[in-house]
Amino acid sequence: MSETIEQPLYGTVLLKAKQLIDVIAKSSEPLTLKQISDQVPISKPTVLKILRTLIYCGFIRENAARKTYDLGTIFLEYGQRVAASFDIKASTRPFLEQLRDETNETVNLGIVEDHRIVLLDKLESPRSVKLVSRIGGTMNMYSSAMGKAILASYEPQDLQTYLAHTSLKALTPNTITDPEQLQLNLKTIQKKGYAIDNIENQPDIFCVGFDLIKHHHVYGAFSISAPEYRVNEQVFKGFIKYGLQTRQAILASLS
Amino acid sequence: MSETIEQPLYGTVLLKAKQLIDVIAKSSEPLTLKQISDQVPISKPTVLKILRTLIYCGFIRENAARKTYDLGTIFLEYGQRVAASFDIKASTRPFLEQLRDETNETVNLGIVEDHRIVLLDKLESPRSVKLVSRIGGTMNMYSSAMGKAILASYEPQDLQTYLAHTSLKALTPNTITDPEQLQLNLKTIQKKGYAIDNIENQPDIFCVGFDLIKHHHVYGAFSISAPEYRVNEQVFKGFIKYGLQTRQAILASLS
DNA sequence: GAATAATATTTCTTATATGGAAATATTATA
DNA sequence: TATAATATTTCCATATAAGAAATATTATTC
Repeated sequence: MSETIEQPLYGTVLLKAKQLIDVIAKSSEPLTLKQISDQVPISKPTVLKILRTLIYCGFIRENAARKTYDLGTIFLEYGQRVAASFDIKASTRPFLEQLRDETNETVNLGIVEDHRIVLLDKLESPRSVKLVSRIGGTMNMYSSAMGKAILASYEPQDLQTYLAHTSLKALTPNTITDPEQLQLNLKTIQKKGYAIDNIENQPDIFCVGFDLIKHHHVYGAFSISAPEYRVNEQVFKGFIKYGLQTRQAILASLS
Repeated sequence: MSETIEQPLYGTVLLKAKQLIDVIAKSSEPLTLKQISDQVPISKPTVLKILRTLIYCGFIRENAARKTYDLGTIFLEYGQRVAASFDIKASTRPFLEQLRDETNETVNLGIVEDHRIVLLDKLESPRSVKLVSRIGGTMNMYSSAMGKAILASYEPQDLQTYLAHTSLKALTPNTITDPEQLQLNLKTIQKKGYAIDNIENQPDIFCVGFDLIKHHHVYGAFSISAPEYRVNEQVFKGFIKYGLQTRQAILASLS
């Protein structure tokens, strides 16, 4: 129950730099100096000076001809290293590929960071509709299948802490926003061994999630996701069957 | 021939932060405060303060229990955005997958940035030996098949500029380190339509590279790479045949 | 389990980097 | 060619940063 006291953060330039990087990252197009400085409470000269250093560092890529700025390839490079640092990705790959082939739907791998699910790997089926999910992107524990699968394993104490620090905001009409109801749902998940996201996290998408927990160590979770219209009783049963098999196989393979 | 005059860079904290990120990125293991501060000319308190801000920004991930620091998942997330921003990746994917299947070897896609090749995509064959290459990693123009394929298209003027600013360092015994010889090699590449890296860029690896240039616009290049022992006359001819076909197909598909 | 060593963290003060208004240069547009 | 819009540079009052030293917290040794 540690109250986080507001500490003044060091490194004003760093914080400003992060703002600039975020603005540029959020844009799908390269931006000009004006476009950037208009979106942040920083004067144009300062923005320019920071951008130059960011370019020098490789965080930002400059198109000198068009005078526009875009994210640098260092994110690509270091992103690969981050992915590689989670060896759960490498060790689950073959299992999840098989699951993808068995279900013909998209299979996701997530880890927990800061009480959120970070999408670490995604195996798309050839016929998959493009989902609104990106490797490295994050989602709520309470609204996603992977998150709920893991939440279900929390000690009552930890779950209370999580709930106390989290407001259950609705992402779709189906999102569970009542803590009581969520706890009931988690009980069911414990019993059944899998979690269902019944269009609770993003429109039209139905997921089944499975935790990857062994000896009280949370390795992460995986899920099968499909557009709701493709999931009927038959298909759903397949998800459960192959998902549980996969979970068992992965856990057995983890030292 | 613009001489770059040494400009003092703005943002000392930013430059220090980059050093810390690099130190952490270069390490395969999470590092402690001491391990980090020992590798940079910055005092421990300052390192700590910068790390905290980096953690706040998401660039660094802290393991509070072990008091260690590692790269943050923001690199994963933004790395995906960088990759997505190069639509050459999406538009060449199917062609390069086919090429991978035809040759049964690893196929690489690169772009040019700052007179270096940046590896943007890599399609590994099931039987591929793990190569020393990472998405986001860079290589020389002069020693790589993709780089030479592009260099061969340079105007004499631009080539001279490149050579004037680049020292041809040997990466293997086969690397071409003589500018005259390199220029001869580039002439051959122009004539044949493909570039060969005969173990010039990394030990044991043989590559054939093809430019992706249309209407004087350099989209990038792709290459087929294989351990040298697997490449005989027959196999090599296949690389050329399928590679040239793939190049033509990609260029035709590019608007 | 106490003593010691090693590392992490906080405090505080001077020197330094910073921010942005205003001036100027450079493009784009009419 | 004139005008508007954006990019870039200059400069200095002021906020920020750096690190020595003190302190706290771990880890290690006996």
